[in-house]
Amino acid sequence: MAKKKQTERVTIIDVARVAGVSKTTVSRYLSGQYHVLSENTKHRIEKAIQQLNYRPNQMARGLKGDRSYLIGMVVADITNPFSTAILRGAEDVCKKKGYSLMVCNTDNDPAKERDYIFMLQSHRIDGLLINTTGHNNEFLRELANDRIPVVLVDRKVPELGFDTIGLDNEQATGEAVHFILHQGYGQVAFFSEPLAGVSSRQERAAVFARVLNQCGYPDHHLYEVDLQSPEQLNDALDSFLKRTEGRKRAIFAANGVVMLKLIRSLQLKKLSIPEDLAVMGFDDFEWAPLIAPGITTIAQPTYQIGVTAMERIFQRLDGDDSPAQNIAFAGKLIVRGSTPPVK
Amino acid sequence: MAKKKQTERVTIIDVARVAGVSKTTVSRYLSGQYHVLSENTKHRIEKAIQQLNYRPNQMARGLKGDRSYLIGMVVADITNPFSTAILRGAEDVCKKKGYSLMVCNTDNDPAKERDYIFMLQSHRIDGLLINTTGHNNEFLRELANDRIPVVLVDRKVPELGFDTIGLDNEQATGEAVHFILHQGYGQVAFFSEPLAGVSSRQERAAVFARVLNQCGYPDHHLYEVDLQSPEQLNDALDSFLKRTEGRKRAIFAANGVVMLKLIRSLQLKKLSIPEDLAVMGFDDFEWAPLIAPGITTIAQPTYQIGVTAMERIFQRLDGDDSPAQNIAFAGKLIVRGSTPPVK
DNA sequence: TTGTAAGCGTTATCAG
DNA sequence: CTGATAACGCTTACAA
Repeated sequence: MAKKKQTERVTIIDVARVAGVSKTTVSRYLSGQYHVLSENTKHRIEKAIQQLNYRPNQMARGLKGDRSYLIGMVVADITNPFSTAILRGAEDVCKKKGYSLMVCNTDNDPAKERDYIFMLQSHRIDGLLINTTGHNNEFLRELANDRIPVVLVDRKVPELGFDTIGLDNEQATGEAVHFILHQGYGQVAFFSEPLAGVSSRQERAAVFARVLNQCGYPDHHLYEVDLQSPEQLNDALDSFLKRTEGRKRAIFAANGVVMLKLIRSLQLKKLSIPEDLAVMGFDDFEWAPLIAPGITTIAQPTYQIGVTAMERIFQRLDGDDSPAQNIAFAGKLIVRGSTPPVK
Repeated sequence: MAKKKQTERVTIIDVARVAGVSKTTVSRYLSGQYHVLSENTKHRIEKAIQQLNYRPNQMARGLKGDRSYLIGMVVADITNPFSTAILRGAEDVCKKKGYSLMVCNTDNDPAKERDYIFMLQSHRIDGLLINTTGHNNEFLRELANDRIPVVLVDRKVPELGFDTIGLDNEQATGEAVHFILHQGYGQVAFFSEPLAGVSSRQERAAVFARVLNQCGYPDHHLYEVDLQSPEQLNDALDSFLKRTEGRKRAIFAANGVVMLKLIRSLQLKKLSIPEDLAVMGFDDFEWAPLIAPGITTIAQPTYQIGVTAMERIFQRLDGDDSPAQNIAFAGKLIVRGSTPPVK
């Protein structure tokens, strides 16, 4: 065997040579055009590929024009189980289609997000799933100009005209707030990360406020806390506790991460759930039933959201150019011991 | 402005035309060879790039030869917080270096793993971080032949001769087992997912057994459970409880996921921690302090593991060809209420 | 059923 | 300091 330089890769030409055909023929084989290949040729190519351990070069393939077989996925926080459940669904669909996922974690930082979008564009991704900060609309619009399908996950930006997938916040929040009021809590606080730019938080907060008003509870409390600085959550909690001293109160967390930090704070303050405070919130993470007395949550069909989002991408790639859809999944209220009826 | 077909992308030639220079010159600009460019030219190119909104095409760049600027990351379970914490560290390093991560989730399935490695090879990844099932060694070895750096995370496969990063299971497990024995538990069970092929589980189980023997506790119990079938964990638990009835017993979980499922089982059986059973295990996930009475854990420096693993990749890419390293980080025992001293 | 040749967007080698 | 030109590995007319 001829000696090869270590880095020298085997190409379609090598395969062609070994199989005794032209590279065009090999290319035909690779793209599955078996009907134009004689059995014999097909076999010889198969054998050559085996023997040489050939791997088609996607970069060359992609360069030629149409597809990179790469999908970008930009998430705000990869360590949030909400994100990974979606990622898992998205990835399963990608795999089935022969696509790979490029995953980017922005920490909600518009600058990082911008860098990543730039990178992804450089790699000529065929589609993008994004949990956007909402501050890079020009960049995103550019993708649209390049006819790259974009699906917004969890966070809408109506002006962009992209497909959007997430929870039905109207239904889910409404149900949850009605529930907690029905349990008899007169003082309910909504704890969320900063609302600015994040539609899901805004929607939840808005529905929260509206339902409270409609039901005749003017005393509600909305706290926006930045989880980067631990004191903020603590301060908000103190403030709420002070303002509602002696009354039946509950906290409604805008997502699972907020809820976890919140419960941690309560624990450090030696407050008990539900005696001192009822607690409920979005995201039914695995620990929810295990933290005494069991935390009431709103489950989101995260895996399904990921699957559906990615399917939308492929529909677009397959030529669907219908108007942008907004797909909202129902949330499911899961009642546990943290929100008992007030006696 | 000339009308462009929607999909027509702007290339280095467009930039060259607008800037009034050759594409070679633009290429020089792009690769930062400013010392060979006149200020004037540099400026004109800058402006053209701005104006056209040009993005260099990585596929073309990669095709030309050297680098794809893509790193593959293959994990056994993307929804395991252990994996995502590592991913986060790995990704931060990648971003700093201008690289992107292709993330693949294998569910511990060797066939999926094989598919993914194939895909990643097709995309000509420059490096690979992998949590391998241990059943695709031929494929992995091939990567090594292509001089692509591979770093094994959490799971070793000595015969492959790759760099390896993970926990110091000897130290961490030893410390933990000594601790639980010291607390006075005579009956300790080790619960793990199937050991076969996964070195970290094997090491932990081995140290567990050895230390128990050394300390004069012949009665130890090793349970391998497949978390896919929920009954297995339950059955194992029942068996352990029956065999140790009336004695002071503890369970040591081989990782955070096992521990969570285990605690869930205990809860459904109405067993209390630590009255009926002490519990401890690997992985200090965020819920550990919140599940009463606080779960004793062994924290792994996951973010750091991810960072270090990826740094190793880049060292290799930068030409380091020293023998394979095995980097083991110390675990930290975090004692909480789930493992009180036996009275 | 198969082959030839042009071209995808870069970079690198030469030559000015 | 700048510019032709030839690759890189593949697909796709167009021929045969």
